[in-house]
Amino acid sequence: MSKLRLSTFLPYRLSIASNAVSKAIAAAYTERFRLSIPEWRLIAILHEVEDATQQDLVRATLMDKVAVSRAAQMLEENRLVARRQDARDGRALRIRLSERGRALYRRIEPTALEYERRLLAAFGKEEIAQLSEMLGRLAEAAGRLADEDAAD
Amino acid sequence: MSKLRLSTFLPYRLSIASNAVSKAIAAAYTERFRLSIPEWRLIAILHEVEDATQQDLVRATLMDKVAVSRAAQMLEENRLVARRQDARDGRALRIRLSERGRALYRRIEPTALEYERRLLAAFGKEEIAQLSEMLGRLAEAAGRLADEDAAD
DNA sequence: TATTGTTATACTCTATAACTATA
DNA sequence: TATAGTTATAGAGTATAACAATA
Repeated sequence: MSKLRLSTFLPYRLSIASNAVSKAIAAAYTERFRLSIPEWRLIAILHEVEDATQQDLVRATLMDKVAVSRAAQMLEENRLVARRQDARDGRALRIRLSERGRALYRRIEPTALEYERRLLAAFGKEEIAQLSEMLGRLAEAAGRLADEDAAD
Repeated sequence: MSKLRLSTFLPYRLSIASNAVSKAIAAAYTERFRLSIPEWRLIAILHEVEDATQQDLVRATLMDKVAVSRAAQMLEENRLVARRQDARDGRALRIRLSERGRALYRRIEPTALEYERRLLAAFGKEEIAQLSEMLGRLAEAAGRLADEDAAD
C-alpha cells in the first residue's frame, strides 16, 4: 500500500500554485510594463528604501548578485534607475529610482494590488494572514533542509 | 502613503517559498537518483495508474506535451519505462514502469515522504490540510485570472 | 585576503511553431 | 481537419567560476 500520491504531495502542489501565479503575473508585467519579474522586484524595493547598493538588493530580494546586476543594467538602460559609486566604498554602486522610474512604479502599484486582490478574492482576511505566515515558515524549513543536506 | 511592500506581497512570498522547496527537492532527486523533477513526476504518476498515454500524463502532471515527451524519452533511455503503441490508436504511446522503474520508485518514495515530513515538521495536521487546500484554490484563481486577461 | 560588481558560460524550464503519422 | 507525439529553437531564470577594482 502506497502512501504517496503526486496530487497531494505538498512540494508538487506548491510548485503548481506558484507556477500558475507567476505565469499570470509575469504576463501582466511584461505585456503592460515591459518589465521582467527581477526588474519589477528591484523597482518595488527601491520605492521602499529610496537608495540601496546592489548588495542591499541581493539581501532584500533573495536574488543572487548576477541577477541583480543584470536587472539593474536593464533598468539603467531604460532610464528607470540611476547608478553612482558609493562615496565611502568605491566598489559599491548606489541605485535609486529616476523620476521616470517612480512614475512607472505609480502606474504598476495599483495593477499589482489589483492582481493580488483578484487572486485572493475567495480568501478571508484571516486565511490570507495564515497562508502568508505558512509560506514564510515553509521557505525557512526548506532553507534549513538544503543546508543540512549540503553538509553531507 | 504606499500600500505595497514586496516582502508581504503574496505572489512574491509564494515564489520565494516554492523556489526554496523546489531547490532543496531537485538537489535531492538529481544527486541521489539522477532524476529531474519532470521525470520524477512521470514515475510517480505511472506508479499510481500503472499504464498511461503521454496525453494522460500531460493532464495528470500539468506539464506540456513537449516536457512529457522529453522526460519520457529520458526514462526510456534509462530503461525505467517501456513505451509501445496503443492498440486502438496508432498515434498514442502507452507508457508503463519497467521492473527497474518500479524498483527505483520504491527507493524514492520513502525519501520523498521524509522530505515532506521534514518540510512540514513545524505544521499541525490541520494546518497542512488548510495549506494544501489553499494552494489548490490559489492555482485555480491564477488560472482563471490568466484566462480572463488572455481574452482582452 | 575579502568584497562589490561584471562577464562568460551553461543548464533547466518553458513556450512556440513546424513537422510526422495517424484518425 | 484534428490529434498524438517529436524536433528545433529561443527565451527566461539560475548557478558557477573567473575577473577587475577596491577595501
